Parts: sequence; C-alpha cells; structure tokens
Amino acid sequence: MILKSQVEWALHCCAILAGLPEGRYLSTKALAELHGLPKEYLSKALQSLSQASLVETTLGPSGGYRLAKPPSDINFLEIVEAVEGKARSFTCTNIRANNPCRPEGYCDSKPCAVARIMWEADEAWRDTLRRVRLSDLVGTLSEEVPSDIWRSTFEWVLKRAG
Amino acid sequence: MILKSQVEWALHCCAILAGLPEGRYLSTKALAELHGLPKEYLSKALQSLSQASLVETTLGPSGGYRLAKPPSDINFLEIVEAVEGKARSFTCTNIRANNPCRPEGYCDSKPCAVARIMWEADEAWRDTLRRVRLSDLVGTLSEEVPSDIWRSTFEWVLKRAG
DNA sequence: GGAATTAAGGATATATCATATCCGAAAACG
DNA sequence: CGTTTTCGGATATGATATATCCTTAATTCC
Repeated sequence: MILKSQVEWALHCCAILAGLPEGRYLSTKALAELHGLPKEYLSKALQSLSQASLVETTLGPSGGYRLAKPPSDINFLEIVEAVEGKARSFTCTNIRANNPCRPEGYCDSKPCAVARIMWEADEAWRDTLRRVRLSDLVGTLSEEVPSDIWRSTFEWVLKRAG
Repeated sequence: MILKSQVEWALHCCAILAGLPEGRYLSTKALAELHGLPKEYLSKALQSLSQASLVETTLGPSGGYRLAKPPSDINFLEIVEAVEGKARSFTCTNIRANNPCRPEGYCDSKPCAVARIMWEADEAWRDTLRRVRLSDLVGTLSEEVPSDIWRSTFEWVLKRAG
C-alpha cells in the first residue's frame, strides 16, 4: 500500500506556490526543474490539483499555476486526495457472502465488521491529514530551512516565471 | 493506495481460526471453500501469517492452521502487516535535495517536513489497527451474526477438518 | 510400510496500475 | 503571427498484485 510519488510532488509544489507573491504564477517547467522531476509527468499531478480547484492556471508566457485559496484554507488531505483519489485503502469484497451456511437470500443489516474496523483506521489517517493546513507546513519550513536558502529559492523560481 | 485483497482474506480467516475448538487445525482448502477464494493464492496469505508467528501449522490429514496465540493477544495491525508488510505508505525521495539553490554538501538536520506529516498520519492509521484485538472482532461477529448461521458455519468447517 | 493429505516455497503466467513520454488543440501574450 | 503555456488523449514501459502449477517434506491413517 504505497502512495503515488505524485503525492509527494504535489505537496512540495503547493508549499512553493504558497510562498509566491500575490498574483504570480509558476510554470510546470520551473517547478520540475526546482525539484528535479520529469516535467511531463509532474504536469499530470498539477492537472489533478487544478481539477480539484486547489490551484488556478493561466496560459501563455508568464503563465502557470498559483493557489486558488489562501494556504490556511487548504489542508493536506485535499492535496493528497486530489492526486491519489478519494477511494478508501480497504475495499470489502464481502467474502462472508460466500459462506455456504448462509441461507438463500440472507441480507446483512450492517456492513462487514472487518470492513468497519479497516475503514475506521482509514478515517484516522484522513483525520490526521485534514488537521494539517498548508500554512502549517509553510510555517515549519520557514523555521527549519535556513533563511538564505529559502530566500534564494524564491528568487530562483521567480526569475523563471518571467 | 489500495491494500492487497489478501489482507481481507487473512482477517476473515483469523476470525474463523479464533472460533475453533482448542487444538483443532483448519486446512487451506476448508478456509478457501468457506470464503469462496482461490485455494493456491490464499495459501500465500496463510504462509505470511505463519512467518509472522501468528498461526501454527501441522502437516498431513487433519493438518492445517490454528492460532499461535489467544485472540486477545493478536491485534489487527499484526495481521495486516504480516501480509502487507511494514513499509510506510509514504516514501520520501527527498526531492528538496534537488533544489539548485542549496549549497554543495548541505546536510539537513531533520527529515523532510512533508514526510514527517505523512508519517504521522500513517502512525494514526497503525495506532487504530493496533488498538483492535482479534477477540474484539470475534465479539462483534458473534453479536451480529445470527447464532444459527454462526454455529452451522463452525460445524461446516470442522467437518472438513476431519 | 504405503497411500493420501497437507504446508512450504519456487517458478511462471497474466492483469492491473504507476510511471513516463509524446503529441495536438486551445488559450494568452508580446 | 510566433512563442509559451495548460490540458487532455494516446501510447509505451516497468513494477506489482493476482493466480496457477509443481516439487519437496512432513504427518496421518490404513
């Protein structure tokens, strides 16, 4: 049960977008080069963010992506689900229904007890991600990343944004 | 990020094994037929449980599997990790290291902030599973499954155990 | 002792999905 | 108009889940 690498990419890209000056866009090319990622494939992750209305886009030179909402209004779960999908990690195939001792046409009142427990764990995972805002990540990063690296990184990407 | 179907199979099989009379074994064949599963492939899941020392095995006719510990000493996480592995769902490829603005030889003191959050969510998932014992599942099942179906199911599998 | 049964594990085949690249269309900008 | 960009479709490739088959060794029963 491994998350797509696009999840990691999307989170890091959102962190950069969150630090952009008001109104500026950042292209796929700039984000790919900054992180050392394949541009064409990263583009798919960014498209997912766009479809989830987490980022806005504009075309043409100096176009690209920017956040559609303030970083405090975006949580980790939104980003993760945008690229990974909203499907639960455990799917119940209802194998109890194959039990030959069950009478014909017997109908269960509740979902399978095993599935309920697995779904509860899945919810705990999602709850944790829901509680972390993108602004929290940016706060942590600006504390931990040396300020000169942090600053020159944004100068670097903005130079590429024209 | 989907769990293997073997996880579902293993959990249901453990629930049945937990209800067996003391000292009895149940074969792969019986467990596969009870749940309508491919015998050869289910065998791989049971082998995983065996390698994790969750079940004991014996060969020959009337051989098969039984729990190695009382159901109250086995939790969901043990079963899930036995077949799914212990690897975290999020793997950090440290793409921040590709940032061209980082000085040569710069070394991060902490693991990536993104990874720390994703791992925290992963721990929340594991914690939930760790807190549920196999005996809890059996308790729920014996409450919810009509007693005649519950009883005839064990008669059915025990007949197949010789 | 011999036949049947069983778990264990290796080898292999198939299907699904993640990863990755390429291309054409439409939009924005100078 | 020419360049740059997002977007979506098409396609290729690699890894992994799913599934089956076969051999070996251990155990039980006759």
